[in-house]
Amino acid sequence: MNILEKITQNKAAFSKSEKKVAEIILANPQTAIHSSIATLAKMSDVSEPTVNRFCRRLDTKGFPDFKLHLAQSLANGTPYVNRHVDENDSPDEYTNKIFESTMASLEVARQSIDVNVVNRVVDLLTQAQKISFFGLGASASVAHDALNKFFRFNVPVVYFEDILMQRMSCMNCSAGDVVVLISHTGRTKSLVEIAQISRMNDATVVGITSADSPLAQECSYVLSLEVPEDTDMYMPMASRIAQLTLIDVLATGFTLRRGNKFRENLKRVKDTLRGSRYDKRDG
Amino acid sequence: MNILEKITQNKAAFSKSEKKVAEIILANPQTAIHSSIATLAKMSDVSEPTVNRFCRRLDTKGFPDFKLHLAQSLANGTPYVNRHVDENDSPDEYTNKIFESTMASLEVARQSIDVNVVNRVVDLLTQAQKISFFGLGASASVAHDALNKFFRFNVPVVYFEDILMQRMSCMNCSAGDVVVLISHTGRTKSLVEIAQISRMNDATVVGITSADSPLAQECSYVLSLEVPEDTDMYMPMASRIAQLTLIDVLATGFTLRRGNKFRENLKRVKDTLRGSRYDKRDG
DNA sequence: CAAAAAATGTTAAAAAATTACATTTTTCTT
DNA sequence: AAGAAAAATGTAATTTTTTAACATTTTTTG
Repeated sequence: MNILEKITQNKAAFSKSEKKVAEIILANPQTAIHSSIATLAKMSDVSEPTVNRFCRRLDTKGFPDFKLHLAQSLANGTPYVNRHVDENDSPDEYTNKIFESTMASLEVARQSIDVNVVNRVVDLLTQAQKISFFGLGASASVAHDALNKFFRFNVPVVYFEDILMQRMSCMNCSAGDVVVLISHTGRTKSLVEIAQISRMNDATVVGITSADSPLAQECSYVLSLEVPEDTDMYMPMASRIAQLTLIDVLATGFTLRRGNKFRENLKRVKDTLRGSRYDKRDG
Repeated sequence: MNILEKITQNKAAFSKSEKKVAEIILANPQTAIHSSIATLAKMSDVSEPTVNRFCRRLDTKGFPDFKLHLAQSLANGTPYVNRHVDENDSPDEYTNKIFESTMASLEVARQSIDVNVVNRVVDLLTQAQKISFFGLGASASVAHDALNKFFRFNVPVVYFEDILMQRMSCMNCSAGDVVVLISHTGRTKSLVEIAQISRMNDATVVGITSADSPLAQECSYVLSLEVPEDTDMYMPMASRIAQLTLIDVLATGFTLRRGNKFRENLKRVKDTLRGSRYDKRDG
């Protein structure tokens, strides 16, 4: 895909002159996209058609097309070496890598989402008598965040971090209640039990978890998020961000479904916070 | 930055013919980058120089340069119509918009980060006697998440959601303690007070907040995150994700600084969780 | 070592973009 | 509302850039 990687890979297959062109482009791709074929040929010390042939060898239509591809490879976020964090990375390097891989994960997650389920779940949430958000470990903070969001909607919403509290809360569920369970792996025993308890009490259980996991099998609806395996850091990173973004999607769907009047109400909630804040002109 | 956004923004300033060109490009940017100026002129039903003038109005050197910019805007996941969620959006539309704008915000945030400060803060954290994470509202869940991460590192780490608990905790601070305060606006009164109290007790205060805010002024170090203003949904969305990613960066820096032996320890922590999970083969 | 094949360069033609200028449309003034 | 000024748009010509066709050189192979 990425043409810069492609150049590096195919380097062996290039002819002598083509290699010269490749060198120059790899050395300074930013200059390359702003040069004409004549300039680039002179820099590489080859003829213009050679540059052109070089472009075609990389499956582009010609030099202008090649520049387009190159520009895309160079575009802002495109991590051209989106590799894992390395032992010896400088702060600059690991910062960029983490941001880049987070963005990449979001892209993957986005594509894995089943919009129909999103729609169905939004439906459920808008009609719910009570909404509960539960997660453990890293997913606890996601549930916590969901509480924050839905709390503003003025709907009965519940969140507990404690396993026992979660259990007790679920035992009191009834039809019309929605329980949202968040877990990256979907293998946390106590959460699976929560799902079972909730369903026994006629609640609808929505899982934000990976497909085909034990938890997923106990849910009424599963919002599965395909997130590339978290790095070797032994900490959930990207998965959590994807879950949060999905919560954002649900919250947004919720407000859209509720309509305009509802959003005015939301604005009022926000205005209420004003008293606890320093005015903007103070800053 | 993004030329597609620029087109949308400047739309009002365009002349009649230029608007025609803008329409065509926005409608199908992918086609535009593969068209010649003649083709595009014909599609827009204007003359070629008009297209050229259109390009120059957007601060590009000319048509080819414009195409380069356009190609970059279209590259990777870059949300090309990073528009706000609209009243009548379908689930598919708002889902994509939210993911795209989240990714875009991360990109902006990434570029706004001062790596030197990151490095300095990682330094501080690795040497801290005790680390506290505090936030309120939406930022509370970010602090919660930070707790989760740093807890695994086996360092004394503290997190409270309650304002009074936060205050009390800070009063017991001493030199060598690091207090990390998280707030998007940096205008929450009680958090600013926490910063003051902490500093009076010789703790080092790190703010994850917007630059030049009241909170920022009370901090020893400020990790400022430039995040495009959150949408009209009256909920913090993108800012929170950026904060979380920054926490990931800090946590990663932390483990890198601590070295290899330390990461083995981390693996052990992870393995401990195994007992509470269903085995993979069960799935 | 010679013949074939591949690679590279030279020159010329084609395509594309840009400039200069003419014409039309719009805006403002009286 | 008429006419002048300014802005916008288009036409035609020029320049730049890219590509094609062919010639030459280099490399490979029997």
